[in-house]
Amino acid sequence: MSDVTAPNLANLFDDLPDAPLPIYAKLKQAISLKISSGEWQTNQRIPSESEVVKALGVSRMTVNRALRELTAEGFLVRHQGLGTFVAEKKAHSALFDVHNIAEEVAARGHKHRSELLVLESAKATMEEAMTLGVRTNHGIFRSVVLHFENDLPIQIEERVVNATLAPEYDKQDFAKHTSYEYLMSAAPMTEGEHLVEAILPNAVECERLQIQASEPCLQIKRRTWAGDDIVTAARLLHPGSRFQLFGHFGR
Amino acid sequence: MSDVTAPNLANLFDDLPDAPLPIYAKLKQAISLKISSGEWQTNQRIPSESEVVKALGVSRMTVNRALRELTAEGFLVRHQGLGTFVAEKKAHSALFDVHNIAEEVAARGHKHRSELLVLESAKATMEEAMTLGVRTNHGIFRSVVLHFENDLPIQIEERVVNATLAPEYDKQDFAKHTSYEYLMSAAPMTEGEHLVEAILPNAVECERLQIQASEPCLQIKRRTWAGDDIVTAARLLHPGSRFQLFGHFGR
DNA sequence: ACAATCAACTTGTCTATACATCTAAAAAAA
DNA sequence: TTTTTTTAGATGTATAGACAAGTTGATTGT
Repeated sequence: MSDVTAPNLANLFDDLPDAPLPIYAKLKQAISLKISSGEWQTNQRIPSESEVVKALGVSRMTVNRALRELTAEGFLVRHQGLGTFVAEKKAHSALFDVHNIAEEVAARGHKHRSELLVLESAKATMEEAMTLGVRTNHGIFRSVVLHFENDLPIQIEERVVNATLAPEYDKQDFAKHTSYEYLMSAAPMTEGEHLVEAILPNAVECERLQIQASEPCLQIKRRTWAGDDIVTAARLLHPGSRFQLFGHFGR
Repeated sequence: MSDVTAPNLANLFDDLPDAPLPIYAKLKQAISLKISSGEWQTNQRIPSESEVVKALGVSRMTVNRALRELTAEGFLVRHQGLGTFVAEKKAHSALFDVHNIAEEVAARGHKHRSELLVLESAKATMEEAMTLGVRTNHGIFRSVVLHFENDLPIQIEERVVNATLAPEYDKQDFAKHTSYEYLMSAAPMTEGEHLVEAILPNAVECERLQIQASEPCLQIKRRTWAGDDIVTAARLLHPGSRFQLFGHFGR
């Protein structure tokens, strides 16, 4: 348990949309913002319930509810007698993590690197419009990125992006940030679906992934929405010998 | 919204382990039990907060907390002015559905059938104890079931079951019910983890699944808990050409 | 007969208070 | 110095009371 002094509370309710929310919800929102913005860092101690009570003039039970719910949602960790701390990391959910192949590789203590093979802006073809679920005259971006773990190919990422929602997609530096990171900031994705299959790779894929034609591959097709608008459709292909998909449910 | 009259509350705290739990936790446990046992059925209206207050002599805030948390966990649905109802179904998440291969096949309008290849009761080997996370001297069941979709093999299900939690496992009729269905009724599973891989089948698996040795297979290893106790560990193997894993997240 | 109003009941939120339990550090005792 | 005790502060739980807001059905008025 780290032991940094608690941050001050003067600006707790700043920069918040003034929607007509209950107090406990505003508190949750404000604290989430402090965490996601990095102002309150991992393992840092946050103000105690009574400090918030004194600073904001609300009831302790209200503060307690906000902190309790944020704890249940995995943003905070509380220890009786000690205080409330920013939790290690928002473990997204189930298979969501695989979006971020870079982070995953880094978490294993390995080196991640990627090569941008294709990046083009175009009108959607009929097939793309179908899988992307947009009107045909909408602009799209199409990209193919090859990801490496310790200089060994681990994923081919073919992606089609809705240009309306992510207009700066083609201006990204794909060596520095993954497409996932940009898309998350441009149009936070709230919903999605996967289709996971075991298939054999074709000739091009074999060469790109540096594998034999007989090696089974794990293919993940994924479509992701932000609200009602589809953001992106991706096809991720992994060598079976170098990749496992992990997920958990419940809790 | 269905409109059944609220059930009575005389026996709310019966059949409950008398662990030293907070009142709100006991309430949650009792209500969960009513639901999982089928006594309170889907869409049925459950007692209002004030009814519980009158019947059990606890504070409304305490009841409110229990009901609010059960709602957040997806067991209940609440409507202001109307009441509290048993939720549709613990829509577990993402890949949970694949547990029920029988239902999945039926949903496609196809015929499901299964063959019980192995069923034995034993002490857990060291390896099984490790993967199952139980003490070595615990009894286990081990089963292998082959599932068919329209008389074509679609899944090999190898399973190890904690005999303490599911004592009647070996007395089930595996032709009538899947192991999943029995386990769900014996020890409702609340948590689990998956490991998905693309692999090549061995000789025995090729024969059982009626596939070539070169055909990639989708392997799912899954462990499932009920509370803190592990219930079962399973390995599911599917021919890549006959099976896709579908899941969605968000909402 | 129809419409508007009201009453009763429900969940949703907020407050003030109280006591329990846990922790760490200060104070007291050895 | 070392050990023990106390104390202050933190979270955890429980209660009683109040008001807001949504829904339904009964009542009232036209």
